[in-house]
Amino acid sequence: MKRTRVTIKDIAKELNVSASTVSRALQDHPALKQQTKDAVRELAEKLNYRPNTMALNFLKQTSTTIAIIVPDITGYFFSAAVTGIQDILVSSGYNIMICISNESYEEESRIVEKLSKVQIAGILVAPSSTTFNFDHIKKIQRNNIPLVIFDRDCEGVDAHKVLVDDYSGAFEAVEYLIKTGCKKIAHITGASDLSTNNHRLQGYLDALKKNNLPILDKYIIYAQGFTHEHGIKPTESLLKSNNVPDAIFAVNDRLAVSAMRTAKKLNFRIPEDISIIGFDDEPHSTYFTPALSTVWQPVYSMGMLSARILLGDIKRKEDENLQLRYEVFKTELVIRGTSKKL
Amino acid sequence: MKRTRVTIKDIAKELNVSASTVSRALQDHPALKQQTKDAVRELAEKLNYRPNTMALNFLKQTSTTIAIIVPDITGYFFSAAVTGIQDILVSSGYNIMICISNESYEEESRIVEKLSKVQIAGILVAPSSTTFNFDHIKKIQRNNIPLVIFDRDCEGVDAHKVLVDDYSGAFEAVEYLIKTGCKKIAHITGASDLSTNNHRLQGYLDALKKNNLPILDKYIIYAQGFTHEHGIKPTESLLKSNNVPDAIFAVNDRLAVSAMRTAKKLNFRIPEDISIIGFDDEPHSTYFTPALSTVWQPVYSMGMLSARILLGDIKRKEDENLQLRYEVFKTELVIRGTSKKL
DNA sequence: AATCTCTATGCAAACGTTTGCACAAAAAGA
DNA sequence: TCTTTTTGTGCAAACGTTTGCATAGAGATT
Repeated sequence: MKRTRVTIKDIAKELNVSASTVSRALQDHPALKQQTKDAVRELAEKLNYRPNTMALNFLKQTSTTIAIIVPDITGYFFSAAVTGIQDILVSSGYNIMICISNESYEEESRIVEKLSKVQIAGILVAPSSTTFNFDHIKKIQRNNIPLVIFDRDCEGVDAHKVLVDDYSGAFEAVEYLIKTGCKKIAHITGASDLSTNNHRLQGYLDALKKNNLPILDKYIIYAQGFTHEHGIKPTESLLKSNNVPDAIFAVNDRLAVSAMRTAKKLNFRIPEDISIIGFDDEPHSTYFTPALSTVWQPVYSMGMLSARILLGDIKRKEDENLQLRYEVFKTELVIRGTSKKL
Repeated sequence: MKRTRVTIKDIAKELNVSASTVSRALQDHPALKQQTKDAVRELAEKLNYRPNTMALNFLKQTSTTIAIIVPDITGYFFSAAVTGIQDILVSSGYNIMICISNESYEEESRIVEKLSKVQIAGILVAPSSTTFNFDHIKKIQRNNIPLVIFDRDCEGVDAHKVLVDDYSGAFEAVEYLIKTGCKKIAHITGASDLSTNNHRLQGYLDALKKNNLPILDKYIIYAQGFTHEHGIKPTESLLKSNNVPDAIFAVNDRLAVSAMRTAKKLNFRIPEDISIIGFDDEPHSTYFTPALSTVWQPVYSMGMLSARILLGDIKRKEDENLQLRYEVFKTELVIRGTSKKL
């Protein structure tokens, strides 16, 4: 059970050459005799030689590990984004290290603290919903570690950013509801510090304004979280009020799904009595009855682009100066059964 | 923009001591004068000294990276398992490296091949559904890399295994259907090479046998994949046949959900005309109408235990001999609206 | 004063690989 | 035959840290 890996020296000794020669042979160095190369390669193959990555990383003082900090991966959104990131980075020879902040600012800070002690080639971060102080993010930059912020913006931080046009996604959704005759449109949103929530809320507000519909505070409900169970109370409070809305635009699919079930339980017909539109287009959203209308986001592409931008930054030369990228993806409105047809 | 990290030598030079002294001071070596320690620590703090992980890994010839190979993370199941693994490993100071096989044997082999070139402290693997040759897994063992197989079994491979009792989970579900009066129970399953599918199928078959119900080949349908869209055709073929079943037990929730929608479209009442039970208990399964009856698995715990077992193996001494762990988690039947009440 | 015992620190090797420079041997040119 | 060029290979340093061993200097014991 001994862990004796074959090293370059072993090969060198066996072949009566120096370690340098072996190293060069394996790299196909032009100054070497073909014969020597062949001999070395053959023996390396035979002994199942594998270069010691740790020695290499050490020598080159470079790490091939890239960290991804996400709030959660059990939901569709971030797991798809991570998959996109993964596909790009892995094919470029990098390893990804996943760090889950669990939507907690403290955990996120701890992660960043830990990462700063380890050598990391770059970091991709989607900040937690409870993060509104970005000092730790800025610290990453001060340590000169390439950084890309994706999906959720850190306002005031100058970094590469890959975002989604939440504003226009929400605007389109709400305007669609208006066009189909809805006049009393409620919005279930989430933590107000989160850029995505905020932009969707703005889109909602502006769509109402543009169409001369009144903005009612009681139609804007803050959910306490992002998962299904957080959608129940807000919906109940809306549907049991004395001014029942005729549409609900939810900040994500989970809340929309939850709203849908709650509405059904209260004997509302969907979409006749109440229209519902979500955000994200999670794969199972189509399978509800009626199928959920929602706003699709190119998550996977967002992950891929974020990874590509990070790679670009990592590979840029010391002297090249940093050109910050700011990319915003367009969403697409997907009309299914929970909203009326035009 | 230079990347000059402070090293132990820098501190040594500034303090006119040797590097060894600095190293020892930082480790609180007893032979050192308190005064020296304080001076070193203070300067280290001031210069923001961070030990070079790559140098340490190299010196100690140990890696703190653990690889997880999973078929996919966009679904609830594996992302929750990964979260469990992550929570344990991160708190023990390890980094996790996620590798996604995309349910492809080739990709999985490629991943293993790549990992064997990198130094890795251990590997957790849930094999892909198209993997039925386990040579690459055995190769991991031959390289003496600690290995834990989880969720999906690799039969014939002697390794730590953390599995779920799919057989009894399925058995219970089917027996429940029988008890509620179902007599014509169909099963939508998946790739037959996958241990989980196979055990669920066995549970299904044995439950029928035990209750003296006939086993009909046409009631056992193989879906081409695990996602929603793969459930449509199997369900249609069942419900449009001349011997329509009164219950469907699906190998996972996604297929069950899809079966449910298809049944609804064909105007079957659930559960009056047809009962449906899934497997996994994904979070959104409750939110369908009717809410999906299903078999819950302790995914998160499974992830955690797998990680703990792997850690135990990694930390075991060279001379201690390997005690293989074989752990099987119990499932729980969750009865909701898609099956009749007892 | 000579020897012994601590105490605190330094020296140097080791981990595996790459690479600039040196240099021997062979080949080419004079 | 002597010099110059080319070809192929080796030497040694470097990357940052730890650690066994050596040792200088101080204090204690004779």
